[in-house]
Amino acid sequence: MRAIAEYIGHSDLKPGDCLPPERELMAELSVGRSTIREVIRHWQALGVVESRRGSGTYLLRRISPETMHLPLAVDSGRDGLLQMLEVRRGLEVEASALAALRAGAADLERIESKLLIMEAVHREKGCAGPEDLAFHLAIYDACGNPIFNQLLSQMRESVQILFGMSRVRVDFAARSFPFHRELFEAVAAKDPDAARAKTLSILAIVEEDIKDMIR
Amino acid sequence: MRAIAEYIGHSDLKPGDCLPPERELMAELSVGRSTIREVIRHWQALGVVESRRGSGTYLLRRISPETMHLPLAVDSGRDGLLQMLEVRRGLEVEASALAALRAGAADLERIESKLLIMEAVHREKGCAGPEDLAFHLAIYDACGNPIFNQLLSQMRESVQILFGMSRVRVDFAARSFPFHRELFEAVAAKDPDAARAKTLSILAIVEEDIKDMIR
DNA sequence: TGCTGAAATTGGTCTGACAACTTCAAGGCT
DNA sequence: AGCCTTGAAGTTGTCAGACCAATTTCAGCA
Repeated sequence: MRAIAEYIGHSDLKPGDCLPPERELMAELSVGRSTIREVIRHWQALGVVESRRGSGTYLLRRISPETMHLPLAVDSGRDGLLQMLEVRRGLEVEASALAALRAGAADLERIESKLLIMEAVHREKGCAGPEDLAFHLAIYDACGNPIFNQLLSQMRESVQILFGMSRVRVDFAARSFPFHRELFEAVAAKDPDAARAKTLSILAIVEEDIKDMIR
Repeated sequence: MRAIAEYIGHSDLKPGDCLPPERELMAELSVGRSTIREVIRHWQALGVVESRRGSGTYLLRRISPETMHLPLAVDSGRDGLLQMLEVRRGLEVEASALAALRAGAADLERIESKLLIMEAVHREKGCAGPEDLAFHLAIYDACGNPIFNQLLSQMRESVQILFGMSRVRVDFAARSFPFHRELFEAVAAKDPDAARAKTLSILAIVEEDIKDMIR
C-alpha cells in the first residue's frame, strides 16, 4: 500500500484522474496483479478510488502516505437513523459555530446567495430540498474544516438512502424555513453561540418531522 | 460482499471469533479465492475484520448486511490534528448533552465512580490520563448512542498516535480537572445545556494545551 | 459528417502453486 | 512428571497465467 501510495503521490494525480491500469502498476512495482487489486480494493472501501469495469480506476480524493482513515460502521434501520441524527446534530452545531467565527466576506456572500435562492424557491414551490442542502453545504465550507463537510455530506447521503425511498412530504421541515435567515444573520454577526442556538432550532424541527415520518 | 455478510451473519459470530478459512468460504459460496480475499480486504479497510498471517481472520465488529460504512480520510500532521479536535468538540458536547438527558441511576453511579477514581489519582500523582479517559468513556456510554463512543474512541486513538510520541507534560490539561465534577453534576441534574457548557470548558483547556505542545 | 462494428483496453474472476507464519500435539529430554 | 524441541498441518500472503465481461477506441462505411 505504501509503495503504491508513493507511486501515485509522485505522479501528481488530481481527484477525477485515472490511475494507471492494474497491469501497468503490476509491472512498474514488480508485484503480482492480485496484490495490486487488493490494495485498490482497500482504497475502494475507504472511498479513495472508484473502479469502472472496462474503463479504469479513478481517484476520488487526494491521498498521501500520511492520510489516516477512520472507518465508521453505522447500523441502518430505525435506530441507526435516529442515532445518526444525533451525531449529525453535534457536528452541524459545531460547524455553524466555527463558521460564525471564521466566515470571511466571500463566504458570507456565498451563504447569503444560497439563502436567497432557497427562500425564492421555497416561496414559489413550498419546499426547497436541494437549495436547502446547498445552503448548509456553504456553511460547512465556511467553517474552514474539511472534515465537517466530509462527514456531514456522507451522513446526509446515508440518511437519504435509508429513507429516501418513501417519498418526502411536500411541506417537510417547512417550519424550519424562517430559522435559516436567522442562522445566516448569526453567522454574519460572528456570534458562535447564536449560530449554535439557531442550528439547534432548525435541527429540532427536522428531527421532529423525520420521527413523524418513520413512525 | 452481501453473500459473505449473510453467511457470517447467519453463523452467529461474536467479535473476537475467527472466521472460516478462505478456502472453506470459497467452497461454501462457490467463488474463487481471490474474490473472497478481496471482500475480506474490503472489510479489513473498514475495520470490521483483522487478518493474522498463519492464524486466521478475526471478526472485530458485529456486522449485518444492513450495516453502512462511512470511511473518513483525515490529513495527519498539524492541520489534521487541529481539525480533528474541532470535530471532536462537536461530538463530545452533544454526547454530554444527551447523557444529561438520558443517564439512568446506574449510569450516574458508574460515572461518579470513575470521577472519584480520577480525582483520587489526580490528587496523588498530579495527572490522571487513563482515569480521565475512563470518565469520559462512561459519559459516552451513558448517552445511549453507540456511534458517539465509536467515533470518539477512534479519534482519541488517532490523536494519541499522531502526537503521542512526544512526551506528555505531567500537568497536561490539569486546569480542566475541577470542571469534571461540574460536568458530572450537570449530567446528574439532567441539565443538557449546563453539560454542553461544562464540556466546552474542559475541551477549551485541553485544546489550548495541545496547541501549546505542537507549536 | 455521423454511424456501425470489430478490435483493443481494462477491470473481475477463477485456478493452481508456493512462501511465510502460526498453532498444536507428539515425542524426547531432564 | 514436567519442560522443551520438533515437525506436520493449517492459514494467510503473494505470484502467475488464463479467461470473461464491460467499456472504450477507432477504422471503415454510408
